Order: sequence, then structure tokens, then C-alpha cells
Amino acid sequence: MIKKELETQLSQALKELGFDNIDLKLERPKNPDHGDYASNVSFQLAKTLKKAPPLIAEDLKSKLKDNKISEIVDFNPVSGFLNITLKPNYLLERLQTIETVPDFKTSNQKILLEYVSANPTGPLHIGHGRWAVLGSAIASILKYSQHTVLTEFYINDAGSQVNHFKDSVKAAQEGNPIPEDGYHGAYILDLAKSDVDPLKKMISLQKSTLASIGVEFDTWFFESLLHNDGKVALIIDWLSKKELSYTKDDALWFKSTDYGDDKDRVLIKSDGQYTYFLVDIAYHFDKISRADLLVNIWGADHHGYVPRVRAAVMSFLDEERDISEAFKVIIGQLVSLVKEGKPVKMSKRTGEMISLDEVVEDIGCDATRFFLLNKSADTHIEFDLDLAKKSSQENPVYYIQYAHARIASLLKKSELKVVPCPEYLELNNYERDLSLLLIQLYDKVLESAVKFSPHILAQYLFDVAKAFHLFYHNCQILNAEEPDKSKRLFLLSKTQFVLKEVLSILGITAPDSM
RNA sequence: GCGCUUGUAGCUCAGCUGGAUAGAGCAUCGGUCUUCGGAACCGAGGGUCCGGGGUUCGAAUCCCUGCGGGCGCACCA
Repeated sequence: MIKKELETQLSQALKELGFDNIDLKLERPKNPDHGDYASNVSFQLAKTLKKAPPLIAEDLKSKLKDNKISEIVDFNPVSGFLNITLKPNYLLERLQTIETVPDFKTSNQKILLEYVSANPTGPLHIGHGRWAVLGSAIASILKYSQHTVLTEFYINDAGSQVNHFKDSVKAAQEGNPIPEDGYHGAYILDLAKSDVDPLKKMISLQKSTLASIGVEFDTWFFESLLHNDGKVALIIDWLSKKELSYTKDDALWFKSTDYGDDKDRVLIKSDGQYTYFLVDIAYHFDKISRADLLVNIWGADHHGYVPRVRAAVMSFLDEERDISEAFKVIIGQLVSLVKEGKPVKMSKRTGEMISLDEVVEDIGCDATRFFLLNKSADTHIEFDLDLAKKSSQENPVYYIQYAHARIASLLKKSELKVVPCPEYLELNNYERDLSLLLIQLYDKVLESAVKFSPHILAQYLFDVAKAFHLFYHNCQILNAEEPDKSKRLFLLSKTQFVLKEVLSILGITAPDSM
């Protein structure tokens, strides 16, 4: 990871100059004229040295001239910032080893990522698609950065919704009207025609929808298991032994206020029925026994539910364990649908919706994934199917894939089996810009892993593709003279590697031709 | 009413734990077209970063406050 390496080297160099205890953070300046990286040490030192930052920066530059770090970078102070420019030999050196994945591992913590977990009472829609794609990409990023991740889909196959669903199918089979509180979508009629168990059928349909968009889970966890294994009964027992529950108004309550919730929550209703929450506690109890960190991806419509589940998880933990290191909820903003310029209210109950299958069929897996991964989870997406279909050709994913295909074609034409490392160490602006982006690969992976944000990688892909197209447009490759030719073929192969690697992390294909 | 979240170009969105002149794509207008893949490249116009305070060397970013979206406030799941 290039940034960390530079930070280490620079702070070591500063230490040798007697500047200890500096919180050194490099950043990428917006203006490329300011260099590849910038440091604000001079501002930090200004107070103690009682000197103006620009003077400090100049001073540092001359003092660092003889330091080892000057073998790989040049310093260029501008208005107080100590700007850093990487030397071409260092850029090429880093590129040569880019295919070696660095050591990301910081702990042996086991992560259990739960996402989608849609009710098995109807087909998945585009909203589920967002969580599915997001979750699978996050899992992939975490795995790539050497975390131990288990992905899980929780199937609510035991609640009252499932009964309504079954009743609806049954009613349709018997030719009766579908109950008021049942499900009214057309898919109910399809299920009624089949003699397969509708619940099983629905689950397998969801599975295949997810597979069509490149989403798979390590485990499918059935809620009914918690009931049948007596795990719900166990949790009731456990809570009461820990004095975390009490009876009031004929109901059993959980003292969630002890752990920061607004109010206590009901576990068993006065009619003796379990609440969804109780079963969910049992589920999380089970999960925490299998992992160190639980990560859930939920839509913004469930955010109000977070404090009580967090309270439950907190009650499981030893005093000294920090809840934020054991339980995390990624809240994603909802996807709203627009059709013919008008908002569409989606409801599984009424059956009014656009299915994920429909979207994937129209737009394709790669384009759908990229569309959903391109944006940070906390932006509200407005999805216009007509527009998406129309503009799918202009989806940036094709721009990226095109770059990959172009490279594949060029490398094929070059008829070189192994592209050699160049000894020629000058880089023009196009080559340099591209190289600088490429060596940031693992910084970007790390950043997206830490923030659970695949969109950082999607954005990065676009930047790489853009730098490549620019490079391609301005530099002859196959027709170039040596040693430019070798150097550029080398750049080409490294670009291809980066594109392929990141596309694959995001679950998008990297075609050799298109 | 209370809570969470969001407000950046005409539209869709980036902008990292504060940094230097706020960026992309699309759309619009204009150019490159005997090219190693034109699904490409170049240029132009377009901004009160929702308003107002505060913190400081420095704020789109942090704090407070007002306004506007979205969502949530069950002995539903």
C-alpha cells in the first residue's frame, strides 16, 4: 500500500531530523500541479517552531535532500504544503510488483455478514437487488483483503406473513378470493398452479434471481430452525436468568433501555405469541456464537429497529467488549421507482412492483451491478426503468469493459507471451498519470474495505479506464519505437491486471472483446 | 411532535479522519474521423456546495440553528 509506505518513510525521515510525534497523514492534492501527495506537517509544526509554514516547508525540503527518501520522491513546497512527487523509477518499481497482493490482515476476527433476508413471500424487487449487490461486493472486498467472512441470508419462514402467504396461495388453488390481508400479486396465481410447496418454490425462485445477478450466500438460515431447535425457548430462559426480562400487563418485556434503547420491548405478547424481535434476539445470539463481528445490511426503513437489536447484542457481550466492534448495521437508503416520470409505490402485498428479474433481464447483470455499486449506500437511488434501459448502452461499465477489451486485443496483437519490465525510466504525462493510478490499487481496496464502500472501487475503475483511454489515444503502442514500445506494453499489461482484478472483486466480467 | 438520514452543475452522483482555484458522467453546444478497437478523444458553457451563525491559519467537510426531501416512531413482521 503506497500511501502507508510513503507515510512510514516520511515520518521516519522526519524523526531523523528530530521531529517526533507528528501525526503524519498524506493526502492527494486536488490540483495535480501540486504533486502526487501532499503533507501539511509545516502547518502542524508552525506553532511549536514559531515559524511560518512556507519557511518550514522550504527548510524541510533542503534537510530531506540527503535522506534515503529522496531516492524515491522529490519534494516541492508550495504555500506551506510539503508536496511530494514520486520519481519514475519508483513508480515503475511499484508497478512491477503490483500483482503481489499485500498483507492486509490486521486481526483474526471473523465477520458474519447478513444481507437481503427478504421475506419468502414474493419475488425480489430492485430494492432487494441493491442490498444483494452491495452485500456481495462488500463480502468480496473483505475476503480479498484477507478477512474471514461468512455471508448469510435469514429466511423468515415461520412468521405470520408466511401464513398469510400460504393462505393466499391456498385460496387461489381453491378458487376462493384472496383474503384481505393476503398477497395479491400475479405470482400467487402461478404458484397456485404448481403442486410444489409454495414456500420452497418461492425460496428457490429468490435464490435463482440472486444467482442471476451474481449473488450467492454461504448459508441460508431458516428462522424455523430457531423454533424447532428450542433456541427461542433457550433465549427466554437466558434473559430471565440474567434478569433482563420482566412481566408487565401479561406480557414479557426485554429491558432494552438498560442498553441505550428508548423504551423496553415486548418479547412475548399478552396473547402468548412470540414477537418477531424475540426470535431475532435468538437469531443474533446464535450468530454471535459463530462470529466476532456481526454486520447487517438493512434498508433505511428499518433503521428504527437498530437500537433494540444493538441492545440485545450488547447484553450478550462481556462488559469490556465494545459493541461497535461486535455489531454493525449498514443502513442503505431506499430505491424508489419511477415509471413514465411518475413514482411507483412498491408493495408485495398489492403485487405492484417491478421485479429484480425484470431489471436484470432488460439491463443485464454487469450493468445492473455497476449501476447499484457506483453510488454510496447512503444516497437515495431513483430508478427509472425506461431510462435505465435507454441509457444502459451509456452505462459507464461499458466504458470500463471497453478499456479492458482494447488492451486484450492489443496484447494479443503484440504476440508477446510475457511482457518484460522496461529499463527505460522516463514517463510522459499520460504514462505517468496512468501509472500513478495503477499503483493505488491496494490503497483503494483497503479504503473500500474499511468503509464497507464498494463505490470507491467503482469510481476507481472509472478513473483507471479514463486514464487508459487517454494514454491510448495519445501514445502509439505497437507502432512505437523501442524502448517506448516495451514500456507501453508493460503499462498495458499492468492496466489490464488492475481492471480485471477490480472488476472481479465487484463481480463484473472483464471481456476480452465486446 | 420526537428520532435517524439526506440537501453539491439542468439531471445522476464523487469529494477520504477539515487543506491550496469545488470535480466526474449524462444532457447541451462546438471540434477530432485515410485511427494499434470511434463503446474513443478534445474544447465550451453551466455552482450562493439549501439559508444563517460558530470553531481556526483554513470549512462542501466539524458544531449549533432554521428550511426542504426520505424513512421510522406497535403487545406488525
